[in-house]
Amino acid sequence: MPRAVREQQMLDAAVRIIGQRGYMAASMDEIAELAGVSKPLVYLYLNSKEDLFTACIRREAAALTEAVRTGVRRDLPADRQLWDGLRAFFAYTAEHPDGWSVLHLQARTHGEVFAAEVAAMREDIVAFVTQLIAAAARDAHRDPRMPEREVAGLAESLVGAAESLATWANATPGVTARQAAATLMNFAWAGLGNLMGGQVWTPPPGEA
Amino acid sequence: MPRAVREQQMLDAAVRIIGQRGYMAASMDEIAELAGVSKPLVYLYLNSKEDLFTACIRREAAALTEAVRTGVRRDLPADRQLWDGLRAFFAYTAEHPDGWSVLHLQARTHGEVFAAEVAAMREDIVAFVTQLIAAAARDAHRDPRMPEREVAGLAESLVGAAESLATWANATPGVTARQAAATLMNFAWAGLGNLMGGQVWTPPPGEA
Amino acid sequence: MPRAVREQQMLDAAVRIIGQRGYMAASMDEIAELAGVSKPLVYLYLNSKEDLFTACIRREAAALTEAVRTGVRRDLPADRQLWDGLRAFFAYTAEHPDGWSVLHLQARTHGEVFAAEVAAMREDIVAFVTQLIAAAARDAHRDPRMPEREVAGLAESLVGAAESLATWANATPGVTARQAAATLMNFAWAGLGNLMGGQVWTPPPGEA
Amino acid sequence: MPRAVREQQMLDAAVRIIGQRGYMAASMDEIAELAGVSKPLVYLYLNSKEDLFTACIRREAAALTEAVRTGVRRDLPADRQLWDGLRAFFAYTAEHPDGWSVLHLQARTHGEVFAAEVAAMREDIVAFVTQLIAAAARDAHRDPRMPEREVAGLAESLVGAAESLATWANATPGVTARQAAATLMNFAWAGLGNLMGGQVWTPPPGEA
DNA sequence: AATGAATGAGTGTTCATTCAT
DNA sequence: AATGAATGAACACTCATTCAT
Repeated sequence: MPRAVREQQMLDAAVRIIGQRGYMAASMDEIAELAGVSKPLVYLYLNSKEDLFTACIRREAAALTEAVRTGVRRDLPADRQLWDGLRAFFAYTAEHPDGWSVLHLQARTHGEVFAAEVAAMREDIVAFVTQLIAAAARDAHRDPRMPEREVAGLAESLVGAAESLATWANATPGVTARQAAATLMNFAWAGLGNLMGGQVWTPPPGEA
Repeated sequence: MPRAVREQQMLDAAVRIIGQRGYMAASMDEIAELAGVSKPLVYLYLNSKEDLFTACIRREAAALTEAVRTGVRRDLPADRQLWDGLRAFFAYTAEHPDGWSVLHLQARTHGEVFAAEVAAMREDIVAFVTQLIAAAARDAHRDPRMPEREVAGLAESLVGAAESLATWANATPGVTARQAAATLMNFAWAGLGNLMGGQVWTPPPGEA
Repeated sequence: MPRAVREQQMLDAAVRIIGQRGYMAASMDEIAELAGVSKPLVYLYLNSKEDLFTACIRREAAALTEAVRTGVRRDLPADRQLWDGLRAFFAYTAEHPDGWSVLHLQARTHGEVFAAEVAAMREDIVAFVTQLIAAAARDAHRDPRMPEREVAGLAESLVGAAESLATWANATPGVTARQAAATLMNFAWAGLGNLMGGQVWTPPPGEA
Repeated sequence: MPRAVREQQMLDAAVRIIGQRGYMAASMDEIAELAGVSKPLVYLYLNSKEDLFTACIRREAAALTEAVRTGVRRDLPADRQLWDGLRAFFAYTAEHPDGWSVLHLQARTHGEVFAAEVAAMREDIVAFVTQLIAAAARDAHRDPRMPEREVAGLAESLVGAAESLATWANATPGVTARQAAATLMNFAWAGLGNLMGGQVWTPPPGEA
């Protein structure tokens, strides 16, 4: 059996075990057994538990971004792009709950090194969304005149909401990827439209 | 020294260590040392590492909801309530990063038991937000005619966005609680208003 | 049972096992079992296998030099001092073969760190012997006029011979410490006397 | 490439690695890699790590005795033979530190089996020296009247001193083989001469 | 004649947990 | 009310050794 295939089997097993038990509770023994190989082979191919984890994160991050990218056609209007991206995202996380757990929970809770690995992917996505928001403003022939950080905060909000919804949809039986995407589009798009039109929510005055 | 005080010291230590190192990497030795007591005493008071963690989660969850509750005056308009709640929330998470890490990261990553503990708190908050959204609709004399789950999804989105923004604000120097709250209000409120007015974002037809 | 006592038991066990099986072949399990304690306790007291080994070397080195020092009266003539020292040395190595193995074999074969530990002790002994040789020259009212390195080489030879004889005496049944000491005195003392008197062995000329 | 050549390459690699890292720390992987062959081939040719080590010891022992034998002309006087032998010995150990480490340190530290292997070679050398001492006595037309074991002890001392000096000379920069040999000749020969002449060092009476 | 691929068995080390006092 | 002393069980990692080809 060729090495590349074996390696994928190991990553499959690792993602499953780590996604379910957690990184630290996942033992190399268990992973090797689930992968149907001996422990030394795991070490031969992947060096250490940390390297194995990093490989999992990278593979899952690549798969997730690839799924989203494939779902989006860059020649369509911005709202359509966001809609397609969200559907792809929710569909992927629903179909790969262990991978999603690895990325969203495990990688962020076990050391800066791993967190940085997902942070890189997340920045890509946030950048994509940021640019969609700007495109939406342009499409509406409006000048948002909004500080960059403000836009970043909006994109961050949208992505954070999507991440939360993904977990919520997975945990709530009967919620499809399409429904989750629709909910978020409704929540986000009109609000963003208003914002672009200058209808800012104004905080009450007189406080620290 | 009375037991209650000692217990709080232990929880303080546990929250700090667990928040920084993570639940599994946090050793009882380290926690006992930071608390200034012997390890057997920790076990005498808190039974086991799991119970200790549960106690941490409960205490921090209570403290967080209490902070938000105290920040909100229920006799003000819905948007003002949300604004105040968000500011309280962002202020609290900024001031208690370890507690926030325990609730948002650690508790959700190390087993259903702990996840359920935060889920309970989260449901309270989501319910509060849900009811604010409904109140907003009522205030505007409009009938949202929106299925309950849809509203739940919106609240979920808002809370999720808030959680993400909290972490983002903590990690981005120079972002105050007030700014984070303003960003989220802008993002959410106008969109919700539109929604309540029936301006739903309509998905393109013809897909699965 | 007080800590100091336990620690000595562990070192006893470690010296025995390491002396017999060798450092690398000695397992911490085996050492703990022979010491009658659990493995974690060994680690609690002695930190690591390396530290345990270092502690063994230091203890055995101290015991050996102490035995020799105690055997020698510094107010007697040099030859008598050497004779007493050698007897003490051979007696000690015969009675503590494992300790001798730790010092002479194990410590020198498993890394610079450990080798340096015995080298320090050995330098003490070589210095003592060097000074005895000088004293012998003075006693005989002779000026050796011998380069320092030459004397060092002689002392080194004597100590090396003693070390080899110790192992040989241990392995040859019926050879007592006294006999070994007598053999070495005969070998060394007259030759040194001649040397001090200037009767140098002259190498044949005409070679590289 | 013929088997015999390959085998020598493997032994070269093994001697180097074992001499430097030590027998137990030397891994078959490393040895195979340094030899430029695959690990199974090492096993095919040399059966096991123990057999490989034994083969190393035998080869190095043979090479060392051969070097000494070649350096000595049996038709010369005894002291000249010893002088030549020592020079050859010190020259060889200086040029082959790894081989010397294998023989002098590693083989004696890792089990009776290997120790016996060097002991055999050592006995040859001791026998040679023993016989030189006897020859010296004969040359001087003296009857040593010394018990056989006593002579053996002397030879043992001389050989032991030589071994120690070899290591010392290797570790002390600037000490040549010739100087080491001269030091030892000075140390040994005059003393032996005295002994043969009956000038025994007499231990003080009245002790056990 | 030679190797890529694989493993059983064992190592040092750590940690939550408990007595005995 | 509190602790010094101790351990069972587990884990990451390594290595000599062997198939199948």
